[in-house]
Amino acid sequence: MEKDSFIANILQYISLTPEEEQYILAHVTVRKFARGAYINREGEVNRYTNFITKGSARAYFIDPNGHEHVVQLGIRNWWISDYTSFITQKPGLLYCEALEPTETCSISYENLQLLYEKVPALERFFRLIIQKAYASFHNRILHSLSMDAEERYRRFRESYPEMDMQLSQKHIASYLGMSAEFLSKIKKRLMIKEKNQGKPV
Amino acid sequence: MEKDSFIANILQYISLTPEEEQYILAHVTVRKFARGAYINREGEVNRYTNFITKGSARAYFIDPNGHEHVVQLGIRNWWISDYTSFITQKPGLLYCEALEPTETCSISYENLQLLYEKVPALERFFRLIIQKAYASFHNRILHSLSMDAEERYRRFRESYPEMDMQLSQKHIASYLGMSAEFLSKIKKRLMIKEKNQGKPV
DNA sequence: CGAAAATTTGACATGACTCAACTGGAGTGG
DNA sequence: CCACTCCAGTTGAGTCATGTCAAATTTTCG
Repeated sequence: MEKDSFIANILQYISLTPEEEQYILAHVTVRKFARGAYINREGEVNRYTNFITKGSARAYFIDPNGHEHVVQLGIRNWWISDYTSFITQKPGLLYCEALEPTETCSISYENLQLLYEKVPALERFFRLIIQKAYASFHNRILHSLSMDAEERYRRFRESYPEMDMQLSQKHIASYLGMSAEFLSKIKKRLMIKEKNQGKPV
Repeated sequence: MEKDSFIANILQYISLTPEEEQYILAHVTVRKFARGAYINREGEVNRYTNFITKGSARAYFIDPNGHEHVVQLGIRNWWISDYTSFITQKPGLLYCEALEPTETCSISYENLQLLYEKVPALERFFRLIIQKAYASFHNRILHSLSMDAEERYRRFRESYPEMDMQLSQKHIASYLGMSAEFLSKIKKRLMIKEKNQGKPV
């Protein structure tokens, strides 16, 4: 069921006894969201950290001019939350929204504290997860400083082909820091380039 | 001496017994760098994480076109290192360079593991430090998505007035993701605006 | 099926970059 | 103490990448 892929994901990083697996499963909540539903809102404390088992989601914020900016995208087997709000248990800056009918395996802040006590290996797991998130932000900064829009999209498509297929161009464009119209033009450009691949000059 | 501000910084986040303080001090190395010296280089494993007690430094990378991009700036009481390389103990992508005669209190990876065992409170300290770094990257992404160059600089100057004074405009511009020439024009614009502050229209 | 949302396309606007020339201090050596 | 060099910073001209807006078209999903 839904929780299988969740446990499988954890086992990629750490080992667990069957008892530990059971204990974890008992402290995980399966949550379901309709398309467009909020997983959490700006100004709220983010109570859960959410592992997506089905569907997709985005985390975004709204700037003072009212424009939305996508900070994070997630599909099956990705985590989504306003992590800063979750770890500090203070009101967050981000909205998280389900982009399709979506299911998550979610851990509440309180349960996570319990889990840390009973299954210390999870400390390591979540440290690794946050280190990955840190490295991913780091990369994103490097790329936004050094690559133009076309390179950023090409790299995104190569790194996350499933996301490129599953998510709407609009959200991908926002995530990559460009307008939806401009991404459309880039895709066209790339298709023409690829069609000419290998043809003689 | 140099180590005082280092311990003082830690004590802002956690409490330590005198014995713990001594143990920490015994596992910290004071390092000195000339202006322009490398604290660490791209391709090397970053062995130390460095707390600056005097001077200033920048972390930067060189993109495939040979352009430098500043990822992090530090003055007194800031940490500087290729943190991703340090925690993974794999070769890093960044150069760290002293911008003036600079002194650091540095902890080697091996010593940090020892310290974690003997002074468990340090686990908390470094978790807080990495969470701060994570939040700072997060903010930087939000800002690069939503603010133009002038707003980014204004915010930098308000948040870090000491850095704005101490570091050269060139490096600040690179950190903020704009050309040095453009930052020069922005500063001029801001000076004119501020001169007209409060004057009748 | 029909309304609403997403995407495409083109015309136009602009923020920011590049390049090159110039200015002005800070340090150095005679 | 002057002359010289060497960077950092300034300024302007020209250019380019990308954004904005609006209209046309396609896709999605209720």
